[in-house]
This record gives sequence, C-alpha cells and structure tokens, in this order.
Amino acid sequence: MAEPKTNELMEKIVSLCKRRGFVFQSSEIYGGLNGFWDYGPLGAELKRNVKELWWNTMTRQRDDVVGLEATIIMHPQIWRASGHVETFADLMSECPVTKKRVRSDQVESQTGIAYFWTGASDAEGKVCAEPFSVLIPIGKPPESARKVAAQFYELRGIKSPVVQGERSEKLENTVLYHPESGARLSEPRPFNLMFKTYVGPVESEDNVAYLRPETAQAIFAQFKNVLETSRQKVPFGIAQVGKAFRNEVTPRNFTFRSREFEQMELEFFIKPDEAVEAAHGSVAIVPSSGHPGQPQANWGWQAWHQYWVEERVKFYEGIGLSRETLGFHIQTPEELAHYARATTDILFKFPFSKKDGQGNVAGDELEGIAARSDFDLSQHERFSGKPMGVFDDELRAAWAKLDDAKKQELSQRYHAARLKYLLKSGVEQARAEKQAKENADGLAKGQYIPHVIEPSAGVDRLILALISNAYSEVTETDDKGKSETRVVMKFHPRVAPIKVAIFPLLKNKPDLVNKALAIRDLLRPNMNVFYDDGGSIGRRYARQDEAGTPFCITVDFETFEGVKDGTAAGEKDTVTIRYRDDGRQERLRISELLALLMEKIR
RNA sequence: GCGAGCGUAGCUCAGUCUGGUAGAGCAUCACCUUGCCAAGGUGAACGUCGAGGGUUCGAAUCCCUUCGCUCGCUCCA
Repeated sequence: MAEPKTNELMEKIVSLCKRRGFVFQSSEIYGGLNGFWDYGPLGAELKRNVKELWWNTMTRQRDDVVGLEATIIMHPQIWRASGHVETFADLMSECPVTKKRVRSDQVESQTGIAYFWTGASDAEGKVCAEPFSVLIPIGKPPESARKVAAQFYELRGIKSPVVQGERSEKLENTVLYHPESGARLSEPRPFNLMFKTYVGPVESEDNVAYLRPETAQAIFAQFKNVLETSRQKVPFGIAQVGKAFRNEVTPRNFTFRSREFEQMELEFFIKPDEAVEAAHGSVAIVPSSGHPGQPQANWGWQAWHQYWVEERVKFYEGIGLSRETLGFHIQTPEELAHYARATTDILFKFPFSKKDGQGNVAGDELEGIAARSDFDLSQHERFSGKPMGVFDDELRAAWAKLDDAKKQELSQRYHAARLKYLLKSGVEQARAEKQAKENADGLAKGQYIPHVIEPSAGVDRLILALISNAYSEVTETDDKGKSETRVVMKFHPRVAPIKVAIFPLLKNKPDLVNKALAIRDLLRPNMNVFYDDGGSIGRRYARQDEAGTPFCITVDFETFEGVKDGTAAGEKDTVTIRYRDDGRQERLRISELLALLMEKIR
C-alpha cells in the first residue's frame, strides 16, 4: 500500500467522513459555520460508544470515582475564580508591520528613542497621510527605525516610500510598541474567547453569563455537595462528560479545533503530600515511567499523576490506539500554569501533525493530565467565601502521634505552600500570612484543601484520532488487470459504529431473507446491527468495510441444506462470519453467535 | 483578524483564460439478474455552478461584496 501524502490523506478522510455519514459541516445548507461540526449516523454511534466506554472505565468500573452532569451556563463568578474572565476576555494589540498580536497588558515596558512620521509618499506622488511611529533602543541608528516605517507604508500601497515630517523623542517605560519590530501597536481591542449570553430576557451587563469554556469548573463548584452525598473520602474523583465552547481565533484541522466541542474530564482529589507524609512517614516514590500499579495509601501527587497518565494510555490502547500512534509531551516549567506542578499531554500522530527537523512526528494533543495543586478549590473558597476544605480523621489521629520536629517541619512546608498560593493570587501580605497560618493550624487538626489531578480529554479529537487511525486502503487487481482501491475502516470492535452486519446471500430467496432477519432480531437487543440485502455479496462486504463494521454474518444455502464438508458436515442452522481486517470466513452455529460476538465487542 | 490559494452532482473532477443557458467517472435508488468479496442489464433521481449584487441581449465564465474550506501568521488551561 502506497503511503498517501499527508494532506491527501487528510482530504480523503474528510471526504469519507462526509460520504459515509461520520461528520458533516454544521448548517451546511446555509453555507456552513466555521468551527462547528455535526456527527452523522455512523459518527454519532462512534462518539456514543467512546463516551460510554470512558464513563464505564472511569466511574462504573471503579469504587473511587463518581459522576456529575452540570449545566453549561453557570454563575459568572465561577469564571472569575477560574481565571477565564481575565485570560479569555482580554485586550489584544496588533503590530501593524508583523501582524503579530500581543496581549495589551503583557507588553514588556521599553525605553528608547521613538521616531514619529506624519505620512509618506512615493515617486509617483501617491501619498499616505497615516501617522506612524517606531521605537528603537538608544544608540541604534535611526535608519533601522526608518526601515520599519518603510515596511509600514509599503503595506499601505506606497512603493519605495519617502517618509515625511520626522521627529524623535526619548520615551521611558512605554508599553505602546511591539517588542520585536519596534512598531507602534494598534489600539487594544477586546478579544474574547468565551461565548457570552444573557440570563433572562433583558440584555444588560448585570446578567451576563458565559457558555462554559471547560467542564472542569462545575466539578470544583459542586465538590462539597458530591463529597457529602456520595460516601466518598479523599482520594476520590468526580467525572463529567459534556459540551464546552470556545470562540477560537482559528478553528483548524477538521474537527480538531472546534468552537463547540465535548470534553471528558476527571478531577481526582488527593491529599496534600504533607498529609500523606504525616500518616505514612513518607511519600511513595514511583518510577517515572511505567504503570505504578494499584493505588496505595502513601501516594503523593507524583505517584497519582503517573498513575493517571498510565491509566489513560491503557484506555487508548484498549480502543485501538497503540502506544506507537501516541506521543507524549511533558510541559516544561515555562509552559506550566503557575499553579500547576506537572502536566503530561497525551498526543496522537494525526495526518496533519507536523514533523520536526529529523522527520519525527510529535503529534497533537488528545488529553492533558495536569497536577493542579489545590489551586482550583482554593480559588472557589476565596471567591465564594464557602469553605472547600475536608476533614480527615485519619490525618488528625496520625498527627497526634508525630514527634514535635516532624510536626513543625510538615506544618512549615504546608504554610509555605499556602502562603505562596495566596500571594500569587494577589492577597496582601499580612492577610496572606494570617490565612496561611490558619491553614497550617488546620492541617494539624486534620483539615486541608484537597489537591487535584486532572485528566482532561477532548472527545471530538479522540473521534478524529480513531477515524485517522482506522483509515486504511486495500488495492486489489482483478483478472482483467483492473485495479481498485477500497477503504477499510479498522475500528476496534469496542468503538465500531456498527458491530455486525447480517446478509442473506441472495435477496430473492425468502428462506434466506427470513433467516437473516431472524438473526438480526436475535442480536439487535445487544448491539448495533445492520441488515443489508442490496447488491452483490461482495459489494455489501465492501460497504461494511467503509463503515468499519468488524463482522459480517451471511445466511447461505448451507444454513438450510447442512454443511457440505468438514467435521461439521450435515449440520444445519449455521452461518458464515467474515472478518473485516483479513476477509477470513468461518462457519458458526447460529445458537453460538450471540455469545461469540458479545465476547468480541466487550 | 491579516496574507495566499480554493469553492461546479453524494464523491473526485472537466468546463472559467477566450461569456452563448452544464458534463464525465464513481456512488445512490428501483426492478431484473447474481451460489461469497464493489459482476452485469434496464430504468430513475441528482447541480438556481457556495451566496448576494453588478456589467451584458446573454454570466459557472468578467467585476464587487460576502460565506465556507486549506495553508501561513496569530491564538491555544
């Protein structure tokens, strides 16, 4: 099989998605809407299977995780506490020469000589009267500033511009110029990544609300309610699947970056390391790679983080994404959000993923597993005024048995961590000191704000990964030398939209048709079944290959007349099962069919 | 949001430069045929040429606007 070129492959995938009903453009009959996608019949089944598997794996199969389904629109204060109002609704300025955009409040202050011009003209007498200004470091020749100005006026249609009305001035600590090009930045414009709406019929600034840009915050906001009603104790997690919305600047790469998308998030709450150490003497050290095994009571955040990374990889492997198709990105200290201890991204090597210098493909993000300290609950405690801490009997009992030196050491470490958080959050020194001391005293009484490990996955990205991974082509040449390329979607049976297709060998033979329909009805309560009697049998197999159906059952004459040869010769009520990935066929008793298929799709 | 390219049937595309009222292959549907991997026959359906406006006797074709897609920049908890 020839390896298709990257873009070609992506185009084929997009085309197949539309042709077979996996993914359609939203509102297509009205010209589509950038960044929004709909799932067709096969896509909807695929997505449903994936979400259900995640939910089962993360909650029902575990004792220590429970579910939540929260609203999309929530109290606007939630987005202040989370930081989204500040960083998602932001003023941006643009450099008119490089077209680069910077956050207006994050421009480094600079000192230098600013040159001003009133306009420019070219040899043909064309004039641009737009004023412009460039800042250059002191000591740099003014020519370099004029060069930038020339670029600016050239962009406005003046060829070989002659600048006019030059004057210069020394400026100190200005934030009005682009640090790279020196060009004067455009006026700051609001740049809001959150979808905004109004609660109630009156549109006023008093009732502004946002469509959630992530599902995680609802989990934090409902943490206490869930804790009190679920009979869970830290460590435990809350899982949620749901829609989130981001007004992305540039939706890209098919469904990879959409404006409306779905997330599968777990917030797993753990004890702070100081509490673990108090109860167990030390915090477990686990190898930095590989699965650390069953959770242990002496795990700190590192072990839990490692555990969840490996659990999530196991999940991906279980639905057909082998480790070779995945990539990992461990965020560097510079990339990490200030409150995060560590973040590991699980990547998938998409057809559009970029190659590095050596031709290696890193991949693009499917899921991020973040160790977020106690930042989230602490923020909500501060913003809502409601305590988010838990009381831990075990910790209180253990603390009482510690010697004074240990008590003091743990207390100081906890105090330092809390103080750092509070100061970073803008709490004034004296209040922060007082608060941190209260927190440290609380720890001694068995109280703490849980830390959190957050595996956060994008459903739509995962669907795209599964489709990309499943896509394969088979080229066959017939007797006449005519070669034909067929598409086979090799989905893992667990996620395949249609699990099994049932065919009568011929549709004009009522016995075959009725038996096939009976088998359909036998299997239907347990799995998604597709009955098809149209066209030749080969064509029907090919159709199912494109849909990614792993098994095809055919009722033929031997079903009635008995098996012709072999050990089962003469036996009736058998059918053939044909396997998608290799075309192999086996003969099976109808009575054994259900159990066999259930085993294969589990 | 900026720059470049693209948009014709379900899909892949021809036709656009040079204006004359839209085509191919595949796919789809029905019937016939068909004893296991896209066989064949007959018939059917399918495009206001992305949308809106302009120029023209006449626009898929020329001009303007707009929407969508792709790539680059930007953004990306």
